[in-house]
Formats: sequence, structure tokens, C-alpha cells
Amino acid sequence: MTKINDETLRTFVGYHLKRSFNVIQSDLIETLRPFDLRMLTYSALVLIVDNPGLNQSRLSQIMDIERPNLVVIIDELEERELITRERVPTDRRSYALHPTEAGRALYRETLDAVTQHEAQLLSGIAPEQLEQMIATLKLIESAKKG
Amino acid sequence: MTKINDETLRTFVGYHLKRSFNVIQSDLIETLRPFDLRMLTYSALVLIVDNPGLNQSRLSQIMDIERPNLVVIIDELEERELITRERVPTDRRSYALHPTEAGRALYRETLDAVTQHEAQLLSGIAPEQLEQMIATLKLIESAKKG
DNA sequence: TAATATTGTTATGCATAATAACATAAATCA
DNA sequence: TGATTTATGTTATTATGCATAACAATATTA
Repeated sequence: MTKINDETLRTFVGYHLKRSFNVIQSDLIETLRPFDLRMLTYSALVLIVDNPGLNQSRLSQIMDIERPNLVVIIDELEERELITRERVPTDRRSYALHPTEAGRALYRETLDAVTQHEAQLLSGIAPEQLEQMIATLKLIESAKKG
Repeated sequence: MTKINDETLRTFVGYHLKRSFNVIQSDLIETLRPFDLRMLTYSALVLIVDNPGLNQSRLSQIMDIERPNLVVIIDELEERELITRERVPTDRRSYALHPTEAGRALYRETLDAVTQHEAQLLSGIAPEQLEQMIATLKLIESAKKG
């Protein structure tokens, strides 16, 4: 079993980011599976609980996805009665998104589960080292064009 | 324009990873567009040039994708005459993947372009800081289960 | 008032990723 | 040796993530 050489790809920061993100993503998907949530529906739920009343346009911006792609996500959360779409009197184009009590309950449950699973996955890494990495990741994030 | 609160998601390493990877990915997609390459076809080309003779099974392992998903990628590279599939006398089930001269030429061109674009994107960040981050990313990568 | 912009939506397509099922061939084992 | 199991590449199918065009309803601006 000859070892494959990926040194060329290893010269790219993006390659390391992708591979490590895959590890965390796999873990997260498994963690969310019992709650029947996907990454994006989970993110949306958290943001709606933490920012009750925001509209889909703002939500799609912070989630870095296109508005059309958010529609089905909101549809699903609304169908499951985790959130509500409420007409805004002052702007009848948009909906204010609010969590239901069930939505807030699921938020609490999943937050615990996700937090614990990630802590477990990363338990071998020093917290200060992770903090330092996050600082660098924020710099990369702010390098975005447009 | 009220600022949206994503502090809860910010407690997750995965959230930072995803957002920063998105920035790099966008840049990479644009960089590869003139060469008519996608991330996966590019990765595959690089790995085949650097590991001539490897088979699809090994390649899918290192690329962390399922074998069926690799087939179309290899099909495309072969169709464009960037690589060849060659029967292995000692194991007639598998193909040895080899780059063509055109494949090696494209490899060189794209390597330059990708390297320069990533360097430009990350030019505001100290190289030692990036190195430190990569060390942490490798730790996360090796935390993989299974 | 007329032109322009915003919000949410539908439809569509491409890219990424996972699974089941299969033919061919190799390896194992009994 | 022959029978069973395993490995390789493939097809088909599905789910997910993500981008664009086009549109109706509404709001804003000129």
C-alpha cells in the first residue's frame, strides 16, 4: 500500500480547511440526525431564535446563501412548526421570522448536543490553540471580496 | 440595519471553518474558471500528476469521496485527454491513471495561478500565523473517526 | 406620477456527496 | 482445487448545497 503524495495540495491553505471541515461536518451531521435537522436548517433555527423578528433577506445575508435557497429551509422549519412567518405591517413584502415554543425547545436540546459533540471531537486540542486558530479564520473570513 | 447576532454559532469551531472556507472556495472557483476546471477535477489532476499510476480506488480514498463520484471526474479528465486510464496487467480489475503531456502542462499553469491567487487573498496574514493554523487544522483532520 | 429597488417566490441547473446494485476479477479458505 | 469472499470500476438514483433568471407584490426614489 504505497502512500499517496498530496504535498502539492498541502501547500494550499484551502486544502487543509476543506479536509478539517469535512471531519467536523461529518460529526455534526451525525449529531443532528436524531433531531432530523440538516446543517442549514439548524443554522437557520439558531439564528431565528437569537434574532427573533428578522426577515428572510437579512437571514440569507448572514447565512451567506442566496435568498431562493433559504425559502425551502424556512418552509421546512415552518412546516414543522418550529418557526412562524408573520406579516410585517410596516412592510408588507417581508415576513418577520419568529421561533415557536417548540422551536426554542429544540434549540436548547440541539445546542447542548452540538456543543458536547464538538467538544468531544476536539478534546485533544488545547483551547488556546483553537482560539488562536479562530482568530486566523476570522482574518480569512474578512478577506472576502465584494 | 440592525446587526444580526450570530454569537451562538460563533461558539462552534465548525462555523468559523465553514465561513472562512467559503471565502477561499469562492476565490478558487474563480481562479479555476478560465481553465474550465472544478475543485474536484483540479484536485484529481494534481494527485494524478504527483502520483502517476495510482488507481481510482486509492484516489477516491485520498480525495475523501466515494468511488462512484470519482468515475465522472476521471471520465471528464480522460475525455479532455488530460489523463489516461491504462489496464494493469497484474490486476485486470483496476486502471492505472497517468497524466498526458497536456495534463502536465495544465497542471503547471494552474498550479501557478492557484498559488498566486491564494497568496494574494491571504496576503494580509502573517505566514507564521497561517502555519500555526495549519498545524491545528491537521490535528482536527486526524480527529476523524472511522 | 413614473421609474427603480426590494422581498419573497418559482423554476432551473450545476456541483458535491451518499447508497444500492452489479459485472469482472482477484484473493482467501476449506 | 473449487467455493466463497473481497476488491475494482461502473450505473443508477437520491439528497444536498449553491447560483442565476424571472416574476408578482410592495416600497422607495426621482
